[in-house]
Amino acid sequence: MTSAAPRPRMTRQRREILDALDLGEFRSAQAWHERLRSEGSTTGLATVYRALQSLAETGEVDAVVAESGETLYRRCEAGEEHHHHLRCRVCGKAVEIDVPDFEAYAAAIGREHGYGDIRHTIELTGVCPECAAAGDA
Amino acid sequence: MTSAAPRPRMTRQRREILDALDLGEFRSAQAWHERLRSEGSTTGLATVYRALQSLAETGEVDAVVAESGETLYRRCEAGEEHHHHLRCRVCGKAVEIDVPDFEAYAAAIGREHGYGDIRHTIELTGVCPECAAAGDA
DNA sequence: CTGCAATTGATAATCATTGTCGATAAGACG
DNA sequence: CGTCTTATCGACAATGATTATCAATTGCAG
Repeated sequence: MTSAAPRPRMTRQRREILDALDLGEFRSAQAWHERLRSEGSTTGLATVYRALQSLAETGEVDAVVAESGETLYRRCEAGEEHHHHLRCRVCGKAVEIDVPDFEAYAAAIGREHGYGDIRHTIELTGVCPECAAAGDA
Repeated sequence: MTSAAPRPRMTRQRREILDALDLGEFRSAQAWHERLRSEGSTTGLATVYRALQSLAETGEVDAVVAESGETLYRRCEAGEEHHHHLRCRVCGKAVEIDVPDFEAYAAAIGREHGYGDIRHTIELTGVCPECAAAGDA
């Protein structure tokens, strides 16, 4: 109805952000910003927030809300549309997992209660082998 | 190991909060505070936050982080220890659901990747029948 | 009943995120 | 290629949720 999505301009900042995102880790907007800065970029914090948000909306990046309330972003493979992660609570490293049939299962549960337009979030966190060995847990 | 949990004092404020919590809805700390105030309580906002936090730690209330980043609290049945909800994105009403074997499943996925101390969050949201009918979606 | 530490409440402080606004530059057009 | 329109930028103020501070209270052990 109100569409006509105006694709974003490819600015230097946007390119830098997309580029940094290549290392597929979960980081907060602020953390990505710091990383850019530490590499010489002059991109502003607000810009990083704006870019990550718009990327999250179009599904180009994953966004998860951590327990602390901050939002973590991570690049997401091109084709994939919905998947889940097992993230280390200590170092942040994440591996993609796949939860077979959960989509269908969730929809079924929803129907059962009369709820529609079901959306789901599955967040698995643990302590990765390295961190467990380091005893940081 | 560092236990010796000093049980909290039963103050008027704490009692009021526990009491308000009886209507088993998900609300933010601020929302619970408003409700208390609207019923004549003089309990302060900080106190509500403190009480809800400590209750969440002991597992007496459920705490979920909404997409907006705010934390929502809800009373949790005495004996139950871990369960999930299907919450309406429009009116907030939630029903408890049960996801059979997910605990074990999660632990297995963790083991498979070498991750330990697995913790999981499943958040299902949808639009309840009433809200769907009202067309607020 | 007494006394002290846990708890409270008003308020300031923090933190992540969003809004503001003049300056800048992407990209359409000629 | 030069211009013009306007999306985007960046520095900073503003917001909103949550946490810390600290003097005043008040459970509750003795």
